[in-house]
Amino acid sequence: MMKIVKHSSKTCDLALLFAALSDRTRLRLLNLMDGREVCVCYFVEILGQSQPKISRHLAYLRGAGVVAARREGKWMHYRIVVPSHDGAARILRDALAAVREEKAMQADLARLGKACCGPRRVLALKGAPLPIPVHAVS
Amino acid sequence: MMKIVKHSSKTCDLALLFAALSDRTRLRLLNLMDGREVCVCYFVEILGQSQPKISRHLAYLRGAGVVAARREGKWMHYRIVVPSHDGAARILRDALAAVREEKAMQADLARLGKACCGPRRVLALKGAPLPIPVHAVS
DNA sequence: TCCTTGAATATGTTAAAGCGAATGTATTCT
DNA sequence: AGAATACATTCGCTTTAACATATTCAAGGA
Repeated sequence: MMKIVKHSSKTCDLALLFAALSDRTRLRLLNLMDGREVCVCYFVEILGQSQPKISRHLAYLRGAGVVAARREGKWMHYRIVVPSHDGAARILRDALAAVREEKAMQADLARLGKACCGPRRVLALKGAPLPIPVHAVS
Repeated sequence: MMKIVKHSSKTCDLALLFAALSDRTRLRLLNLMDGREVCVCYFVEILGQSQPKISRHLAYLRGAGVVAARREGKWMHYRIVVPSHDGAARILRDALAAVREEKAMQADLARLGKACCGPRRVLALKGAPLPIPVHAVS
């Protein structure tokens, strides 16, 4: 896995897409990115896992063409990229919808809300750029 | 992977489902089983791969709860089991639909048609039970 | 320029996937 | 019962994934 692959609407490595979705941590990341662009530091804070680990999984998702990154100063924002391949797009959407049903995933989102906009914003993230709804980005 | 997992409608290991779909050979097997129950010997013949390899991948799919097996004398028939979990079911259906678009997958199906019903049926499969549409099984 | 911060990548280790080859197990046929 | 058939499982091996830890890179601020 982790092969870099060209993504056109014609060819699409479905197995690679499924491999990208076959890890719990990556599903949690995607869930957090569903509908918004999120800074890496939030992932680290919310999943409570090491920064390199988060970064590697993001690289994996990038390699599979499901996310893209944008730099803003020191910070990196990640967002979901809907594949141009029709079937792949549908699969990704359904994956997000299915994942959204899980309690643990909803808890992740709740923590994201608290971390950036809560009564006392998480100290470790002071100064970090807020998550941005994707429609406001593109 | 390959853990055996209980499948109720409540709990569903999505990562495990995606892992089951993350291998090209398994996608080809599922494609051949789409809408019909198929005997193992056809898989071996059509994919042109070793019997143990086919068998192991089928075991993997069984472990993920995506297929079920039925014995008929010496022969084993495999069929797709639609997961009780709603989201999982949708993902599997979309996976099958996406896979169906691929040329190589259509070629597999064409070979299945020839192998069992062609002008001269494949010799190696003489006597093997024909694939059966699933509606005729259940 | 040096130092800090946020993130990516490299390294070493452990676990698991995937494969071919060999073996085991039902079932059927004679 | 013994041989043959159709699959399943095991073993040894190579490859890859996933993780922790350490290091490097890139941007900003002193």
